[in-house]
Amino acid sequence: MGRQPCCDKVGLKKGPWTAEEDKKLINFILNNGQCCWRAVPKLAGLLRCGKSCRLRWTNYLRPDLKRGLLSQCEEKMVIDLHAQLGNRWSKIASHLPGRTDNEIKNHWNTHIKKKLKKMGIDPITHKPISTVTDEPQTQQQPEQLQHQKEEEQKQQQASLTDTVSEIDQSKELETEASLQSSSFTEAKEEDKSMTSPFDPMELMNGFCIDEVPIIEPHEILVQCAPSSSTSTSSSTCSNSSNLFQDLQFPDFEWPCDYNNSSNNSMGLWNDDLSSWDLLINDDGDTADFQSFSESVSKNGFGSRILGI
DNA sequence: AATCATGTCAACCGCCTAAGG
DNA sequence: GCCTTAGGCGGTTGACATGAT
Repeated sequence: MGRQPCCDKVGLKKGPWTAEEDKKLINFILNNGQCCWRAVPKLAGLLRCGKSCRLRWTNYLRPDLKRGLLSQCEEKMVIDLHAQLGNRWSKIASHLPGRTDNEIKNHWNTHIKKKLKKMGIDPITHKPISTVTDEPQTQQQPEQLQHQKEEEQKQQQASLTDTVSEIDQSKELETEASLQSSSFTEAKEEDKSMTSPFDPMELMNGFCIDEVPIIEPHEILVQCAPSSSTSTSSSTCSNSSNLFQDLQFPDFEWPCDYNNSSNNSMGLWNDDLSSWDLLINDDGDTADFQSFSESVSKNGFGSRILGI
């Protein structure tokens, strides 16, 4: 006897979501909030499994998602958190506002893993690959290099600490800060016990110049226009924030940052409020929604945000 | 221009865990 | 304490995009 399926899959649709399905799901959740995913497909008129709906909403339709490539800082955080937490993507994602576990997992598998391997670092153990197999060689590492490496890590720690405080200033982060701190402490401890032939400068350069796309966060995230903006294609943070708040969806917590006018990194949803107009307006024609949905879909936002 | 190889990522699958009865 | 169920998580797959030949 196998486990019962999460839902009756007979007649249920699988595969990529269509614009129409997205629209139904968004409208339903905006009107009813997130509750009982099992019931959502029926109530929303979708031929999907509840799990599928939850996944679609959580990973792609949620308004608080940030899209586009991970910034250097985010990538560093992912690497460090992965060193601490392993493949617990949801935990890692919880420290990166606007990022989903799936997104981070994919980015890890497609980008960071390769990058680390290229640098001679085992993406699983976060230790230099060569030290595992070539212990004697590591003992010959010059003391000077070791010192240099420690300096680099101090800088990295400072950098990351700044990043952390910029990204999330919640109370939970205080705990995280200690985690980060201990993380680097542990990393240092590791380095004391293991020396490696790889060049730390190369490592840092790898992150900053050669490997990571040179995209600053402000280039990825759309700047908020002044409140008096007359732009038709983009809206202010405060506007979108108000919109969401005004809707007062049950069981949905809007990140407090949306209220912070100084925070201009909301990303996707403050970028184009007209998209939301399409969503909340049932009269919006399908063609408009199609274009919106396409922008939500694969490559859409990243490309748009990056101005490609 | 056509074909093949490789990369990316959205979505699914199955297992685990917590909550409720 | 046991059973059932829903939600959540991580691993994996496969379709599509892009680059190379």
